Amino acid sequence: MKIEAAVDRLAALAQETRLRIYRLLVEAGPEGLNAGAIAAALDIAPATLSFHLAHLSRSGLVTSRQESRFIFYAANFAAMDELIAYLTENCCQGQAVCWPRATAAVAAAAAPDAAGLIQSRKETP
Amino acid sequence: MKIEAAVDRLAALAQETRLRIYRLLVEAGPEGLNAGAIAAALDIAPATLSFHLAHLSRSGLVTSRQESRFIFYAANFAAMDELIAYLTENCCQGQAVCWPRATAAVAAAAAPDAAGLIQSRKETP
DNA sequence: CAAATATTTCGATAATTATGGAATGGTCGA
DNA sequence: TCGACCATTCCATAATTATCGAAATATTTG
Repeated sequence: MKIEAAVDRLAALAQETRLRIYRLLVEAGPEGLNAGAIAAALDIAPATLSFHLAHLSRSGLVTSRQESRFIFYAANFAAMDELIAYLTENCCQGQAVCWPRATAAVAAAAAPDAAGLIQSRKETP
Repeated sequence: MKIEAAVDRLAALAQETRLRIYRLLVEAGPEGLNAGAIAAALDIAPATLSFHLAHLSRSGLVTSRQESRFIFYAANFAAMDELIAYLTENCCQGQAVCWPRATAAVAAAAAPDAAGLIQSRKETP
């Protein structure tokens, strides 16, 4: 992943209105929501919403599809995967594992048996 | 985690100069690097670097400590953990696991035995 | 085709952010 | 305490971004 793409995705999320939209779409799952439903849920003016959805789409974090006269937007989970990988890669030159927590939480949701196998990093005072 | 804090951390990373600094610090590990070393590595003017380090520090993604007349900056791994958890939480209302990839990779590094237990999400055509 | 609905584009305004030169503030060694 | 060094703060300038009313575009229904 190139740094420009990472900056673009981070910038897409680094704004309260857009982050709200993104989290709503994560919660909605692969089906997504149409623009009107998003506007209603978050109370955003149409023009403003369109501006932000364009930003999220351009970054790749959100996909869109037309369905009759609605346009549905959905979170692109693979794009977030790539971003997280980019942000956590090459940690400590590969000599240590520095990111157990969020990882452990998601892994536990996927397969509870695995959670205990993931060790914690020592506290740094 | 409150949305304002998440926006703050994302904004801290959503800028090429700061993202370069952060990734350099991730690579450097818990010891960190002093400001001068960062400036030299990335060729950034002192005032500009200071501005960006302040932004990263304020967000919590980076910590600093004085050591003689140098100030060392280091990535705060726990803060990134929290951010990732915030971005991926409540996915699909908990009905599915949408983030296997990056998670599986990091989990595998932590505990290879656990990797196989994490199942994949179905493709959406 | 016309009316209704859903969303985007245009355009103007306000607010925020990035950059770096110059001056300032600590910390150390002689 | 002086001078050298490391880093920050101050300041002005340039650039980018967010907001939303109004107009335009696209799609379905009558």
